[in-house]
Amino acid sequence: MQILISNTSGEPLYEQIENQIKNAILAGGIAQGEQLPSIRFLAKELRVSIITTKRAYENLEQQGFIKTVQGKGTFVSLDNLERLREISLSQIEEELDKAVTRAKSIGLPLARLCERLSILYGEDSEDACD
Amino acid sequence: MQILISNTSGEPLYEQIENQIKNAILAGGIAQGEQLPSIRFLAKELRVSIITTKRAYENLEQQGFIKTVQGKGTFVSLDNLERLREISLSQIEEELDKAVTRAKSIGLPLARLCERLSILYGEDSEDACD
DNA sequence: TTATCTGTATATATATTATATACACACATA
DNA sequence: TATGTGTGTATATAATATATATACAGATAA
Repeated sequence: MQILISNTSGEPLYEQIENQIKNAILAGGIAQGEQLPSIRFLAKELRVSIITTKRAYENLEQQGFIKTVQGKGTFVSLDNLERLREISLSQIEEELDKAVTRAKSIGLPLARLCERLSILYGEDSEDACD
Repeated sequence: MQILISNTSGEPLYEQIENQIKNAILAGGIAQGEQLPSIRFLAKELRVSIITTKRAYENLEQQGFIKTVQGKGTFVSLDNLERLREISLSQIEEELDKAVTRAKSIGLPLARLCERLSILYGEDSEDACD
């Protein structure tokens, strides 16, 4: 699993870590029961404090993505995959809504917005909105 | 101009104010040269500190949306409307990108994403992505 | 002048983000 | 059993971001 963090993004470090791991899990990149890198290892790799990686893991645990066992490690736990999908869906909705509000404010038509969306989604599906 | 702020949104108060005014200006709701509500008036109306409204206005001035004159007030200043549009466009791009990343992680196809986008944009244009 | 608009500056409180460091549990293996 | 080394945990602290109260200063009209 590869995680990239930016100190200039405005998004807190723990949140960047949290989101990338969440996405990796939901995308199936890490399977049920599989062990995640230890907070220490990850902290060293990302040149970040242990507390920061711990916070990311804590949040992921609260949301039901992982389970941590003291002395052993942290493990993927997809007890309720459908609920986790719902969480992602509502976050997607929020992000789209922000974009829509801004688009309307500058008079950007829906067609143009869909165009950008398609391009971002990937070259192989550019015409899915036409 | 109507501004709505939420204390639970996570987005800072000054940023909420900033974005809503920015959108109103770009949408043409406030014209070039027109006076904005004073930081005092706005602060009272929103039940927020003067410093908070001032900060929103400061940021808007830095971005070239308004000009403030001590003792007189703050005024819409659209010196470079095209540049301001560019700023909005790149922010839209960022927001769409976040949504796309998340959508891909849960295997949500582009068509579904466009569907949500259309609904959010408004009932009257639901089929613009089909 | 003075009343009353306007924005400005200073000092301060609170919450969020990030850190260092010392602690405790699990487990292999000498 | 002892101990080395891997795990996560807890406490105290620093740095930054957010929001505030209050005193100050310019503009303008009565």
